Amino acid sequence: MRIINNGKDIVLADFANFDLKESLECGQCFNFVRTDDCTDNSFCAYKIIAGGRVLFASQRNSDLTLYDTSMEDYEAFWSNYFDVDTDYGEIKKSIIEACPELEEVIKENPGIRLLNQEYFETLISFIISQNKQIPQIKAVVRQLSEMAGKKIDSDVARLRKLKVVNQDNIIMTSYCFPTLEEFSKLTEDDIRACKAGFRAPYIMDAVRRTVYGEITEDSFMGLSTDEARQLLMKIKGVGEKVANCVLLFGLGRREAFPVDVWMKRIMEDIYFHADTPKDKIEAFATERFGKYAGYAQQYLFIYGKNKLK
DNA sequence: CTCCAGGTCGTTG
DNA sequence: CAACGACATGGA
Repeated sequence: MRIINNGKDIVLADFANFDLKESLECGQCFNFVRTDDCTDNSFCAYKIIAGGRVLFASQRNSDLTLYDTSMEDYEAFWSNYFDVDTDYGEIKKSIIEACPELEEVIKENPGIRLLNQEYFETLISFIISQNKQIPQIKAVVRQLSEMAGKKIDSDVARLRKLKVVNQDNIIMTSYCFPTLEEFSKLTEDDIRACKAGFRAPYIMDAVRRTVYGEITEDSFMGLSTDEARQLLMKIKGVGEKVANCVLLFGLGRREAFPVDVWMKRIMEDIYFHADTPKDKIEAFATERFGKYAGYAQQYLFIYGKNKLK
């Protein structure tokens, strides 16, 4: 990969093992919008909101373009967000060795990366995710952001000319996911008003414990993944699955292996051929895939979606 | 109108 | 400790 910086935009040219669309739309993050008109198959463009920033990005072939950003911002945030320094060639090889059934999906979907998201946003987002479908999760995240998050206006005139933005209105104004401080000012009714439903008290509990300092990102330093999971699960509304998602997506614990209803079905189809408890499946996967279990989970998910249902 | 969605909690056997 | 219904909301 080479980085080209023309003063306005940054291009990651020949960025291997990366597909913007697959990486955003595989269910690991919720704060983004597709902005192009979806007519060109070899092109896609998105607005991504993360890290108190708004980024317009597009991909053509293996070139990823980040618009209206700087090398400082890239190095301070986006490089890590897109997991740029991780060698996916090695990871995929190891996973195929552990599970040959995945060779085909991995070759067909070579560009899925695990994004490095912020802890607090990941925690709240995956509390919301329970018993909801992705479009609805995104809707709640957006409403919370509009209610309490920082407002950012983008100048999209140039991006329209470049066809990076090809959809009407609202795209120029964005709202960041609320910070802890912004969340702490919301009441349970505010959160309910964002359609969080029965998850509202769970979110309140997560915010309360974080504000109080009982469970913060720093609390996990020096803890094993098992210990970190136990700590996360003290939060109301955080069970095994949500905790594993927070570990994997928000705390960089790539050995975490979230088991949802889908993963249960997929693993039963490949390995167990019988009804198997989720904790057994999780233990089996972490044993088999080790430090790459979280990556394996992404490929397994696609494998299952294609094969089952 | 009924059923279910990338779960978790609280209550029963 | 395994099983089971409740829980908000919106879309199929």
